[in-house]
Amino acid sequence: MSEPQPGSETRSQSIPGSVGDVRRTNLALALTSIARAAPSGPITRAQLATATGLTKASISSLVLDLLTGGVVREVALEPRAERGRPGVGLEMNPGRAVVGMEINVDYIAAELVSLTRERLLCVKRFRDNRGSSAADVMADLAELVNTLLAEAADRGIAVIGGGLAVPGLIDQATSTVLTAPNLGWSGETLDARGLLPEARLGVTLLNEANAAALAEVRSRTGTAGPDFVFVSGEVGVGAGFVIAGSLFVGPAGHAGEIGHLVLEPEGLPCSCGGIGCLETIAGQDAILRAAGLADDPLETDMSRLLSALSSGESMAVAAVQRAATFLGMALVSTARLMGVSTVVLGGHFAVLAHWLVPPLFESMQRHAPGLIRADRVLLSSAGEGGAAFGCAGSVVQSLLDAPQFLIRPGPADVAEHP
Amino acid sequence: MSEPQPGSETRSQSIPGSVGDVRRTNLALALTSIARAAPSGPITRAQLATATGLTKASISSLVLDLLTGGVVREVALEPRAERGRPGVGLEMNPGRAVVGMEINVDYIAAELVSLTRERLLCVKRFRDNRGSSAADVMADLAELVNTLLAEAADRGIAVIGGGLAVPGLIDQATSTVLTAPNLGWSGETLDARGLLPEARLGVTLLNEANAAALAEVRSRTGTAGPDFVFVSGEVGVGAGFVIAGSLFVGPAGHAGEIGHLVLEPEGLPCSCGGIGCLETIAGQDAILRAAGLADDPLETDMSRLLSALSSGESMAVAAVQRAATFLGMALVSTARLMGVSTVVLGGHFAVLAHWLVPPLFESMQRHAPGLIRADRVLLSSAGEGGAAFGCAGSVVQSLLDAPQFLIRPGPADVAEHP
DNA sequence: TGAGTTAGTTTATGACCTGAACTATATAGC
DNA sequence: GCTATATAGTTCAGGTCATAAACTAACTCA
Repeated sequence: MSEPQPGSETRSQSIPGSVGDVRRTNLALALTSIARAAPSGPITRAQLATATGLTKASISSLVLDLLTGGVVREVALEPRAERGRPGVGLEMNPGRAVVGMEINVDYIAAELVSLTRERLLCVKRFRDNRGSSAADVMADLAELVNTLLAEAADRGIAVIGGGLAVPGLIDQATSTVLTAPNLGWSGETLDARGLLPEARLGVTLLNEANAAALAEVRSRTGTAGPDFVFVSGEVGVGAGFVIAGSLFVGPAGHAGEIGHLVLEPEGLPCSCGGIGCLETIAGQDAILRAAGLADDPLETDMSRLLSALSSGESMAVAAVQRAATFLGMALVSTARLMGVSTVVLGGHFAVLAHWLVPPLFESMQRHAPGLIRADRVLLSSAGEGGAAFGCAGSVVQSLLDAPQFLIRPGPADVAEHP
Repeated sequence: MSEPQPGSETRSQSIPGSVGDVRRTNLALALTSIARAAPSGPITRAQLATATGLTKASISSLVLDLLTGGVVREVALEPRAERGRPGVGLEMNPGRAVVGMEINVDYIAAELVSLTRERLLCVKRFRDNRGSSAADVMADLAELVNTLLAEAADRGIAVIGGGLAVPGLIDQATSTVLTAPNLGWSGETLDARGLLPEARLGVTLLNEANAAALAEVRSRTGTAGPDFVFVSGEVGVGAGFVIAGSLFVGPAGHAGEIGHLVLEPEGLPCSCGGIGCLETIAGQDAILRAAGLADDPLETDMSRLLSALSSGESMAVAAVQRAATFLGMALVSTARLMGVSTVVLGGHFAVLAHWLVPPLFESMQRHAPGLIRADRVLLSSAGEGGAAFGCAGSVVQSLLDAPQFLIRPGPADVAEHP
């Protein structure tokens, strides 16, 4: 029925290669090269040929497919005052876009993102989702997304796919949130596809920390590099591993549970049932409680903590220092296990950076001298909407990796919009 | 000069696909299917066609290549009392083999392993390598390997590749041991290739824990499954991550340093410069010291510890219990990060299993209830020679993945043995 | 001995990339 | 304005490879 979803590659190891695979590979190669050229403007077929190593003949044929599929378009190039026939520019079709969405503990958000990963439109609605039913939240999200879709339609932009980030354990295959302790969800199957019924590539469900990590790959120009650990400090503490520019999600897609690294054998009980997890020390609630600010309403907690820190309240400072010390231990442990040497701080860790980073770095130096250089501790650049943006980027990536889903009629793909 | 080495795939992301790639893919598919059939005997072309999904015509052509390359051979099949023309059996050529080698702290070892991963011949020599120069150890290893090669030649077996495991951080590209603290090596470039000058696939350098982890993938029939963490308890403590049946080695190949997970903020200083690492609690030396057996000569330490445990000496029992408790914390942390739920204990952890596993499991339950089931804590089956065997298996795997290196003349491949 | 059955090969076809020849379109110099 | 030159893109012959169908080979059963 639906085409194979991006990100759910379940090759059963016995798929023979056929000549058509070569086409798919090269289609992806050509499209990726066009996308990569985006910052410096459109690229010609001839440039594409040298960039990819394919012949001009092949490139012409591949580009024809991409053009008819509507993934790229031709644009006139301004004269360059060079000799010879001028080339025709090729760029990602600005009439196509993807939607990145996020459900978090205290807000829902959606973004319209172009195929060159530009944020075209962002909408966000504060909403205390703790304890709300998945259906209620999804209904509100659908409403939010519809405003985005209406605006996209006005601009003549077709939405071809989407991604939805949720702070919990995800099963992509069934579009199910296995557990999201901070939302109070477990085993909720979301109708993510229904949010974007017209999107040919469907809607992919992602873990919030993973999505936020992906947002870092492209948003900062090369600072983080292709290999890093992203720690997302929200109510829970999660990590996203980026290895060679792609997410590492482990066998079942659940890798990255850094919040439950055991750091204090005799510590506090954790929501996971364990004892002394990082989350009991460096989670948002844990810090607020240690700072003596636990009873405040949700939205104002972080700002109150910030002002307490600014005015030098000792409990607040101590709470953040303690969190930083243990976060440092967790990060060097993680870096050693994964073999990376760059960490990116997101969520409240980025917000608290001024007070957090010095003791964090000191702790890392103490427990693993030289492992992570001072200039390899980075702050998230995408900000709070990072997860939604990362989702969108992941959909774009899956398009670049497999453009054939938008080009070929595909098997059993008739009657798409009945 | 030499052909691209297996395991050093550095695709610069811009290699266009050509029709020839299809051939390579299918060659690998066919060979893998022949290898997979090995336990149940030779496989015919017709069976191969249905197993792979390729047509009989393609299989015939692929098999011809594999036959002329000497990777597989035809064997007569005993009559099956079925109707129709009998097929011709195909099996991995028993006239080809690989060599797995290991340099460890107190021994060197080498094994001759068939293409079906059978151990044909094992040699081992005890040797205190602490502080020995790399050149000295390599010279002794070469001598050991030569006895193996002589025997292989006698049996008419050609060695086509090898792997060498070293307990340290490896740079495969340059065949260099970056650091091996327990050997006292750093920055030693080994002439691994020189150990097997006639082997067309060369010699791959591997980390000891990674190699031992690989040994577990195939040696036990499916017990460990395709996803697990292997913890190797040697003088150092290392881990190998197997994800979907393959090693996860991280961006630079250094992933798995579980021995330096930080578990005790105020613990003992570690050889890595840090404080409170797992190795300072559960490393061989740490346990022996805590058991009050630190001054004994190297070879007898573990046996003395075992007898101390058997006679119930409280210091010994306490030392192992303490190591188990912290190992449990490290393992649940690792399992959470990597998203796996199976652990395999190797090295001295397997040797001490009787005393170690109960407190280990208790600790895991305490810190992550339900994460790792009791029947998902397994003991290494390959034993002490595991790393050498795992190396050999990895070479076999790289042959299965890329048989073209043994088949095609290859570019610039003239004058191989001048 | 011949019908039925399974194994493996041959042959025609189509998809695809390549390389070379070719067409198209610009600039530079006269 | 005309011609040489340079670059962009297309067309076409040729080679590799998998596929499907026809064909040959070898064995069993009756």
